[in-house]
Amino acid sequence: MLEIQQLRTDLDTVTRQLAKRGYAFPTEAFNALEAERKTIQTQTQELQAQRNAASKKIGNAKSKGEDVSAIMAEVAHLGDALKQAETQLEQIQNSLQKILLEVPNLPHDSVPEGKNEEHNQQIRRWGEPRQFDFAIKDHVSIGEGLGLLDFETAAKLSGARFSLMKGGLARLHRALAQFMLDTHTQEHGYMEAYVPYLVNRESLRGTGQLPKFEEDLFAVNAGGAENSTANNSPAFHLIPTAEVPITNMVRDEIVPLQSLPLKYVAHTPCFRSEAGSYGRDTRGLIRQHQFDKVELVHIVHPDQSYAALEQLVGHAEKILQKLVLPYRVMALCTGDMGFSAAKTYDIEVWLPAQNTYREISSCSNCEAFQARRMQARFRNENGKPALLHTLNGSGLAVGRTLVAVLENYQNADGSVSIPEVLRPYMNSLDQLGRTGGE
RNA sequence: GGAGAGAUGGCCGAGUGGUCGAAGGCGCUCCCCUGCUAAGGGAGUAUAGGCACAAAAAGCUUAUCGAGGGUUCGAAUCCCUCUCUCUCCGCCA
Repeated sequence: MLEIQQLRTDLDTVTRQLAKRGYAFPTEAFNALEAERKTIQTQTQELQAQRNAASKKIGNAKSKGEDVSAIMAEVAHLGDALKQAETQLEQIQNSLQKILLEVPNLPHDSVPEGKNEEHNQQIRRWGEPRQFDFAIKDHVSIGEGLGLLDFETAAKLSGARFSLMKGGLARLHRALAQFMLDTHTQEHGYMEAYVPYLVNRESLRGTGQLPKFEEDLFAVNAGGAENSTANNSPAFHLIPTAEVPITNMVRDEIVPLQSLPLKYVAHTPCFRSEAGSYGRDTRGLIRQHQFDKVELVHIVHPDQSYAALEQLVGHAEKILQKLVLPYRVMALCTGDMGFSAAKTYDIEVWLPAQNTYREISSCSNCEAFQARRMQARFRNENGKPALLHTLNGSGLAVGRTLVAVLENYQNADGSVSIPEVLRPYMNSLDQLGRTGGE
């Protein structure tokens, strides 16, 4: 959410910034509502002030035992006018709020301007794609060839965009998550968190998924209940990312200055409806309704958030370096960034079978955008509450990392070597072969 | 699932219809005093808005005592609904 004061005082800059992302701010509607708001609010508050003053007089007079009927008569007519004004004001405020909640964050000045992913900027590259001297397979063929990856059964159990892993592959998946968690907690100073996978609407509004992106989420009700709440909304939503529960830990909190920065890491499944992505990445593990991710979140002092973003990306990159997987870091352009982000780096890992780099992590500084929605604050140097900055990034998407390992570490005989750093998590196994690795 | 108790500022806690944005304490900030330390004295100390202003300060004003609704000229206080916490019983991975 943007600051409403900024919209009132500097709407031109805001609309120009938003236009860079391809977002057309509804200027006329906003200005009209604002003008109305101003009138009605002043009027409402005047009426309230009158009522309060009269009520005070009545109280005073009564305590002295004086007659109050004269003052009572004075106030009698206020009731209806006041109620009407209050109702009207509330409607206007709601409309304004609705507009505000759907406006994306302003891009940071350093963000390259552009329409779509073609205008993203490469920041750096690490590692060299391996040269294969045999015909390579994609991760689906590799996994199915080993008898450890089974989309057909997954489809029977649940449907499209679900997967079933078995044996050494399931273990490799688990090993990746463990390895990531251990690296971040032991080497990068993160506090590990175990968080709810079902969250309420307030949390989703806090991080920006609601109200605009409801169709991307899965909703759940308690057993047997069609709708668990009176206003027709589901009891819970499944988290689309651990960013939601972790970041919302500080919702409605005032964090002491000395406890900043907060750095959390959590390994969770993520659930996404993938509405609007029909036909994209239908093959394999790349785009699933359910996937695991190790998520990194920083809650920081506003002065520190851009330094924190660089750190965060570095922490995610470290995982790929340890796994010796080639990647590149991209600065997303204005048109390709997510709703809440002021600046985003994507990390893209090399996938030999696709002969290209594919997103495996997205690291964003949301500045105060989420904090303002959440009322997440800290007590600043002057002892005053001020909004925090929030950042999040994948460190990394586990399923996609598994894809990268399978494809980059495949051997001519269909087996897959286990990256060095994962072997301690694999009972010292050094490759997945036809035996299933167990 | 059943029965009961509760939710007040950074924290503890008083407050059952009027001068309560809220006593008192703790904490914190500033000042004074004492040779140091300890103790003591004084002052201050919620948040988000609106108006006005070039802007800041000051000012005027509104809202907020778990959330939402209601009663009333007036609600922390009375009524209703919900959420959460705690205790006891039952069930349960």
